[in-house]
Amino acid sequence: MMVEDKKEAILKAAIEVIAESGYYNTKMSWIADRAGIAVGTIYNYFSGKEEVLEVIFAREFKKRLDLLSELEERDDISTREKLELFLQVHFAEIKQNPALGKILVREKEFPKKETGSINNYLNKLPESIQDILATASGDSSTAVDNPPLIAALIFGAIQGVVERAVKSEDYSLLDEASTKILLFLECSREDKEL
Amino acid sequence: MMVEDKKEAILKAAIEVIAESGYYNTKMSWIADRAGIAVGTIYNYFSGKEEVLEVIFAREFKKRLDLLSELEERDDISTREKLELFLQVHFAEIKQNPALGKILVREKEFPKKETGSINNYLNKLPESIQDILATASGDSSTAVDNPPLIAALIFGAIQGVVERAVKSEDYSLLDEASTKILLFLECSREDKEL
Amino acid sequence: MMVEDKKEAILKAAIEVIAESGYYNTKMSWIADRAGIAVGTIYNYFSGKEEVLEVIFAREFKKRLDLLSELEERDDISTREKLELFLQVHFAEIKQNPALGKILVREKEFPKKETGSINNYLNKLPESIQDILATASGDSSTAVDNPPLIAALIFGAIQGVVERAVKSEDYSLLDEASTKILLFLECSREDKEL
Amino acid sequence: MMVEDKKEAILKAAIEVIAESGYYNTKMSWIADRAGIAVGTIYNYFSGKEEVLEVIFAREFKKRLDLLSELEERDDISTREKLELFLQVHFAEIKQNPALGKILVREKEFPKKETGSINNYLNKLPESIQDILATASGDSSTAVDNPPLIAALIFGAIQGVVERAVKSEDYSLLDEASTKILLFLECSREDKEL
DNA sequence: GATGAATGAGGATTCATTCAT
DNA sequence: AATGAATGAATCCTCATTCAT
Repeated sequence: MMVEDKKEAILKAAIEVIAESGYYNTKMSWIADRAGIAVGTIYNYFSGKEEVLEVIFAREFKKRLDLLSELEERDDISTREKLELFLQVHFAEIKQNPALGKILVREKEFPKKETGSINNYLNKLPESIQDILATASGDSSTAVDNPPLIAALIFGAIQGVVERAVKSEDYSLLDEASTKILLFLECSREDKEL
Repeated sequence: MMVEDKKEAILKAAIEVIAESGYYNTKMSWIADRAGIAVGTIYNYFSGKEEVLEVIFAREFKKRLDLLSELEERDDISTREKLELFLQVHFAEIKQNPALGKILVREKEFPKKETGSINNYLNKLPESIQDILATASGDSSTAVDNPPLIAALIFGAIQGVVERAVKSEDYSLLDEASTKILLFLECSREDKEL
Repeated sequence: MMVEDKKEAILKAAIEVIAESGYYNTKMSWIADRAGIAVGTIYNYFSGKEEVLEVIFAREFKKRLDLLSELEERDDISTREKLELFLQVHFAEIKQNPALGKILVREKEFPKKETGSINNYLNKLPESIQDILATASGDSSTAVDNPPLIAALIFGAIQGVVERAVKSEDYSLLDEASTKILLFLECSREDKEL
Repeated sequence: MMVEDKKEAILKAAIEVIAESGYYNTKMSWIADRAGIAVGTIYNYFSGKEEVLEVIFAREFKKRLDLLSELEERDDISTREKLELFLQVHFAEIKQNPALGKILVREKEFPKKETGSINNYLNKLPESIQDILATASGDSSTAVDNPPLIAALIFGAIQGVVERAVKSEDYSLLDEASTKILLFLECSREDKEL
């Protein structure tokens, strides 16, 4: 569809420019220039600057949340494998679109605290990881004590490598990262504690 | 000294207000109001809004960098113990000043990309952690393969718990986080891999 | 004719929408929506937004000016009767199209002061009323001192009732208004003064 | 007070510029230029363009409404005298500040229908005149049938002369207008109808 | 003729910074 | 040094108008 193409082009331009300069430093005119359109055109597809960022976050977070909840429901694979699959997909997307990775990792300060559609997503992802860890509670072999903590550590570690990979433009880091991140899970098994 | 007191008061107010609303949403007048002074007065102590944030970051990061380099030089304690000490100090400060924690964890988007005295600090901390891990290379018992990756993960994990602790206002998370992060370090030792 | 039909449809839509929101608050797209056509189509019939309003005013004022000058020329009826006939026609039109009444009464602020084809009309109507009063000068029974003043009062009074009728949607006011407005004329006869 | 002086200067400039070009055609920068200040300064005294107009209307209408309600309560003078006093005061103000007169007579189209603080005033004035006419009901000598209608006509007539006086810059019209309007009131008394 | 997406000039508003007091 | 009113550059957004289809 033509309309979706243009919307897509605007989002692509926005992701690039925001990745380079940050949301607050990005001018709407820069996004327009990058997309090769007029400023006004952006407003035919988005209600304003804020919505552009929201759509980016909503879409990317939705993808990941959907994947996580899909994985959570599967009972043919272990918690570890679920997490591994998630990391594979996530890291693959970052490699393919580093600018997007930059934004997802960096933009943590949003207009109007309450609007929250973004802040909301930012909260849900760790929670979703936590859910996966928690589900495993029944499974003594992968059970984890204190899922909220482990989820926070894992979520943080993921953000940490992405930040580093993106900054150094060395995406090979992401390949090895999966294995290491899973260590948080393994080291934290209840039996390990004993 | 009077001068330092006032500067301190401004910084304290800035930390509080920025923690609540984010750097870009914070108005200079809010900082002044919180500090109980006039806007103009801020400019007697800082060159502008950006510098206020810079001073906050510079000071806090310097503290941590100094601690890390001091720890790095000690040869009476293991890498694990070095990291442990660092986490103790860092987490203690966050507990004591959660607003500061919020800022250190959230503000990742800065004016004028290259000016970067802040971006600079944001890079140095993971590097410093990496140095500690790397120094240990000589000590086979604590050597870690791929220090940059592990450093990125640990740095990220630290940010992750702080973010979570600060958001949920449950600072007990930080106590357990130390244990888990150190456990992660041990799991990451080369020999563990074998 | 097709062309005139569409032009008519646009004018009808414009009158409705402008009556509801005022000229400056009315968007061309609203007029198009109301008329069930595309925005661009309006520009096939009018040179722009301003002209739409101009045409509305021109047409309605022309009707009234024509009527007034026709009445002015008649010598079979008194000034009072001329005015009475005018009021009957005018009020009948307002009742039939209140939205139009609203516009004629309210829109007094126009783009480009001097272009004024509208401001022009806005002046001509009181002048025309004044002409009718002035012609009567010869007729001692209805002669009026200071025709410009009486014309202004009468014109104002007309606008006043229409405004009120339209606002309260009580058009019965208009029925009684004629008689009362003519009082301005009667009370002002020179002989009354004596 | 310094603050009130500046606010007053802004209002004065606004009245002049809006009288010349109309509210919607007036740019905030023109008001600032006329007042000899920077655009931003206006926003230290008013929340925005709309409020500037609102304050003008609120103040002028309040003056008149207060006068009317004060007159209404007096029982030492007749309805006719009450109206006479009102007209004297009102016309005197218009003579003294014709630009203001222009605005009060012309601006009838406002942003955001519901805000109504202005539309509110625009309604109240005719109502207040009506109150004066109605109160007289007890006094058979001055009673008027259909006060709402007469009030609308009188209010309209007032606006009409002001419009004319202001347009022609012939303020002597206002002096005679009083006489005529009061004459009209007398002609409108019930007994006259008989 | 009709369409409606694209255009971009224009303007209201914000807010960091200055400077006269 | 402290004040806070004044400043005006900077930017988001609107919407009449255009024009390729």
